[in-house]
Amino acid sequence: MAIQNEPAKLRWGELEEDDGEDLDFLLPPRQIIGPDENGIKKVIEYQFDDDGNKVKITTTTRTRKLANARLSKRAVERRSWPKFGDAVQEDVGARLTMVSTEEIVLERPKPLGSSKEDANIDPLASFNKGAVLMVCRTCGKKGDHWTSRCPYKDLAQPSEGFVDKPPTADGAAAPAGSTKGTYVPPSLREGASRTQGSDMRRRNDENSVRVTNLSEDTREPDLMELFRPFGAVSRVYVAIDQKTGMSRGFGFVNFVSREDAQRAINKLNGYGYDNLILRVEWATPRTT
DNA sequence: CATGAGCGA
Repeated sequence: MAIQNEPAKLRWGELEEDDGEDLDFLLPPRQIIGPDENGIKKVIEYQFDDDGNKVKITTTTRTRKLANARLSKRAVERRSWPKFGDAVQEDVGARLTMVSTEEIVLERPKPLGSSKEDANIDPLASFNKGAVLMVCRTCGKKGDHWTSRCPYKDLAQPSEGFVDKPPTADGAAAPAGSTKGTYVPPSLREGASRTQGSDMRRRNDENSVRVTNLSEDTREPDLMELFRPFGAVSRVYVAIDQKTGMSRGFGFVNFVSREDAQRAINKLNGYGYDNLILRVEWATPRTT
């Protein structure tokens, strides 16, 4: 075929140079100077412009090395670290930062739709005490306690049972006398005997298990993993030395059910964990 | 060996 016999030296893009020959060979060769000690690199090349005049083009660039020199040594070092997480998929150097796509599930202190509790609270009760704004973050109750004093804070999940009497009664009772504006603990309120005892739940410190002889790198998630199979765990805690930030080698695990705690003690006391023999026993209640 | 942080109107 005729096409095949044609010299392949011309590509279609070059055909538009209708003024004839490619004269580039008349130009001086391209020169590359540097990069010098400052990282400056110069490229000098020559071209013909539209009018056929010879033009010198100088391109000056600063290399990556110099850009890095303006960063700290540590930052430069980090660039050579292997990528991890989402960045593994990325081209090296394509981005400096990644936005994590990890999903974080937030727990609700109480289930959706249980807002009738709030409806039970008499707004006047807090008003009479002088615009009380206490809202417990654990159980969501207003006016009784702060989160840190919540009687339910060690419970795995808030149950329907913890709705005690609406505070309307004490709201009305408190102002009768000089106690106006003072806090009345639930146990001393009118009609409190009704909710004392079986109905009233206190913090579950009786189900608190002390774990000693933990290795230094045992953390709370490890304890959770270890104890969770025995039943619902309401809290894990590993004592941390405030000065060194290191584990003090003991911790606590609170179970919702005492039976589960007892089974965990039976099984895990003397259990080899991380090259150490765990000691697991009932914790004596914390001194306040 | 050994018994927990935090705490505000």
